[in-house]
Amino acid sequence: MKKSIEKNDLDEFINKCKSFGLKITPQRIAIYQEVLVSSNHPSAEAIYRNIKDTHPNISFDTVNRTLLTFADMGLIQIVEGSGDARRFDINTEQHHHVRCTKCGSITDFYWEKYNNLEIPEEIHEKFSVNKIRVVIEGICNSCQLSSISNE
Amino acid sequence: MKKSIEKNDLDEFINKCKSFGLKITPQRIAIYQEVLVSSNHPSAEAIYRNIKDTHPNISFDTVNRTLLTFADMGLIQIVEGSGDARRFDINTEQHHHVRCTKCGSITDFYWEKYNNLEIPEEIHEKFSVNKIRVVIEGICNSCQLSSISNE
DNA sequence: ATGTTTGCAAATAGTTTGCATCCAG
DNA sequence: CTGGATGCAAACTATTTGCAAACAT
Repeated sequence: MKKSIEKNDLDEFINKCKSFGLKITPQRIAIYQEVLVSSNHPSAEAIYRNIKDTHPNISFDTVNRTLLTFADMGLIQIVEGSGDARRFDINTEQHHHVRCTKCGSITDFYWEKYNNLEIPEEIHEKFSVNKIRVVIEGICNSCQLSSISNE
Repeated sequence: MKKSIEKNDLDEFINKCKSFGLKITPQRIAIYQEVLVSSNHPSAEAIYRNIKDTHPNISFDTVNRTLLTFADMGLIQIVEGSGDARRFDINTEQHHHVRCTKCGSITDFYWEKYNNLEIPEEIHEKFSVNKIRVVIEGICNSCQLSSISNE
């Protein structure tokens, strides 16, 4: 429950920006504050709409770019797969995904232990469940190598 | 390992089409065959490129629409979240997602049992893992209700 | 002062829709 | 024949890029 913004949050944010060499701008603070009070999984558009009330001059691009920056900083995350082109999954057997967050590749894997995961009663009450899958995200070896060689 | 197309596959496909009242067209067969030999998680664009060699007259739209139709039929699936606008995940605690495939809402949930899932050695060898999450897909209650009232 | 960030506009990419024509049943 | 399917084009939507002006440090 992180609905009240505390001074601590802001200090932490400022330090984090500094550690990444980023400037503290009013826009970034506004976006960060909006992020703190957001529930759900807002799109850049949604954040933009909410911020516009109090900061009428902010541009959508700034919001979008800033959110991307925050994701780089690890302050927030991008919901798996969203924002990419639609991909189809041909494999109809029970399987799981590892996704490289750098190159976007998705690899299937099989792992007995994930196949009969129990589903919380609470979920069954609120959803008619069709599918359950484990999604692992990381950086694949070849992306790892290429980022080393780029430095 | 489904790399060789067998007559069975095609018969099964034809029956499935019939059961959905869909016509068997050369395009649908070509797309289905391409799907069968696809590994990875192709985009409509990728399928289109591969098919174009043997079916130069096929249009991208047909490929895209047909893949969507196949997904409706349950023949293939859409990779979770792909094709949607980018969404941000504000919640940095370990949590999991239930997604309604109808309205696109994503709801966080917490479930102790999912929090320390073992990761296969094979994955650790090939990826530097950042995140693991369980994603459940289904239809939420309010979508369920609205689809009943629409009939 | 100076290099980053912002806001705007334009470019690009991905997806959807409308419609005339075509073809499977 | 006839209704569903296709191909094309245009409309939309989402995302990215380039750049001049503004601002934080």
